[in-house]
Amino acid sequence: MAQGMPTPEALEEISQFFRLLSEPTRLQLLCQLRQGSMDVASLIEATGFSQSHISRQLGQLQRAGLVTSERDGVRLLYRAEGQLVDDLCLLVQTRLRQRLAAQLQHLAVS
Amino acid sequence: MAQGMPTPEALEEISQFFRLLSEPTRLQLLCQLRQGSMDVASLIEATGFSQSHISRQLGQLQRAGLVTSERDGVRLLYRAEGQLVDDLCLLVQTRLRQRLAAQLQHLAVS
DNA sequence: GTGCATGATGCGCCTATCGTCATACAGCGC
DNA sequence: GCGCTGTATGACGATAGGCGCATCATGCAC
Repeated sequence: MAQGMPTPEALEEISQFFRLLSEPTRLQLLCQLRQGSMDVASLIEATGFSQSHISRQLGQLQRAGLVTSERDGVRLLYRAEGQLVDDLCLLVQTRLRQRLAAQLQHLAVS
Repeated sequence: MAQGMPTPEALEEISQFFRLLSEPTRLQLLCQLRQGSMDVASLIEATGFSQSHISRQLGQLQRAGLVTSERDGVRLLYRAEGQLVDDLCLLVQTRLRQRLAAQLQHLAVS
């Protein structure tokens, strides 16, 4: 079933969502948080970025509903919401692998 | 099965792929081409962008293997490869709808 | 209250990329 | 060959966003 073109507004929103995942920092944060809740300090240590940078990226992810935060005393524990990102990454990773395999095939033939 | 963190290189490649979809122009081109092969002139008219811009975006999509081109005399016919992008967009669209519905719910309650 | 720790935000720099104009390249008719 | 059409590419300005530094806000201990 070839459905019609999405509306321009829908295109804009979809691309904005993909934009969230188009930054290695944010994707890394999401992958880290997929393993379980973490506070910001751990995320800083895991990624090596500055505190302000991490905080901003987490803010974006939170506004998009991809992560949620919860206070634990003075700390904030973030965790990933839903598995959509996992599914998307799996699909993309599968495709990347297929492409590499195809390129290998081409080299072997030529 | 909670698989481990992807390697940094994998993260980089995955995010690069999402980056391709994070631009409304490219997403629009992909959606147009999903409907069937089109030449560049039609794409220019459909999107309203300059010829050079369209050509560049098509080049990026082609290098990523998301579209392929085929000569028809002096024209080039582009078409979308595979359905990965469709699947990804469907997943994201579903999620966006769910979020809007949830926000509506919140408004109704409050 | 003060002090300390954690996270958010204002500001600026810098790089990447969008988008256009002008130009070069390719393929067809003559 | 020449011209014409269709596409790709170099150069450029403009804008967006990454990233850090310094600062502010918040919550706990005392």
